[in-house]
Amino acid sequence: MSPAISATPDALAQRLATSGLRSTPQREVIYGVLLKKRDHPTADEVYARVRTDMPTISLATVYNCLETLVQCDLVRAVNFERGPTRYCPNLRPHAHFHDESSGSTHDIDLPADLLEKVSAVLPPGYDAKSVEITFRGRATKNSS
Amino acid sequence: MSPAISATPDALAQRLATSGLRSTPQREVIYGVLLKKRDHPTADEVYARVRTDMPTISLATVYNCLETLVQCDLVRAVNFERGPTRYCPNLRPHAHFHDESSGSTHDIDLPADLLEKVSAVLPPGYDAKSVEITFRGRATKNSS
DNA sequence: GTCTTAACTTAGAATAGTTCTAATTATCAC
DNA sequence: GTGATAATTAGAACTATTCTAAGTTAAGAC
Repeated sequence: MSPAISATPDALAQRLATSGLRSTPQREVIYGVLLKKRDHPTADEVYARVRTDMPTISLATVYNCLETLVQCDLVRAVNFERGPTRYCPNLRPHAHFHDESSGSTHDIDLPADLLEKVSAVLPPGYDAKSVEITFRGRATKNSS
Repeated sequence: MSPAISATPDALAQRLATSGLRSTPQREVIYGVLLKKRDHPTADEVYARVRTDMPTISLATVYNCLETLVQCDLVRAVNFERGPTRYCPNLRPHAHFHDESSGSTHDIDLPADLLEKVSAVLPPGYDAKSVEITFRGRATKNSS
């Protein structure tokens, strides 16, 4: 789906470079924040976390950088139901489980063959670039 | 998943009644609009269509009624990527294909066993009430 | 090294989509 | 009909996001 690359801060500079973009302190800190706590934060939550390290950053920059990371395929933007977009640095194929009682979101790894089976339901003439699978329900125990 | 019921205007009164809600002209017209043109309209688009029949309806009522229909399981609210919520009166299990070139959304019927296979990837402790599958890509030919 | 140019960040204004509030109107049970 | 409850309405308020225009930083040409 996307080229193999390990989800580390180092990957950032490489990916940006291949897209003709610069690695800036803001982009690094924001990517670091996403890697550090993978709880699918909103842009506002990222903003709050980044400000502890970089108090002068602006919210507009957070939006800009998140968008850049999404463009570089280092981060996925996640939208289930109305409400703010959430950001996820997990590059492996995975689904999302949205726990309605806690409001939290969990990554569910997907075996490669499942995505093939799912895509097989598409009639001829439909060419899918990506598939998203979202569960909604309750998780008994666990966290994230 | 939801009780068998045919997606006709008649179903509306029954469903509302069993939820202790009233069937009003506004709710009927809005549901009719959704059934008539199943192109996953936004609340604004529903508002525009409803106004040709009922020029005095307010946008707030459109939002209220759509929410009511969603609560009654007569309509699904669909959210892929930031942007307005779209509404879909298709009650059969189906996925959505979002055509990036035209911006349109197509229903893809799902065989019952596929949803089982997909749900089977959930680890113990995860109890899913619903699954949503969204494709993104290009549809060559077709419309809707 | 300095100049030029383009990329990036910033603050605040603007916009889009949705929800809230308070007042009015319609409907139902009696 | 009367009272209680539900639904609708207009407009204000709110949230999430994007836009704008100015300022800053970095990279490459010379």
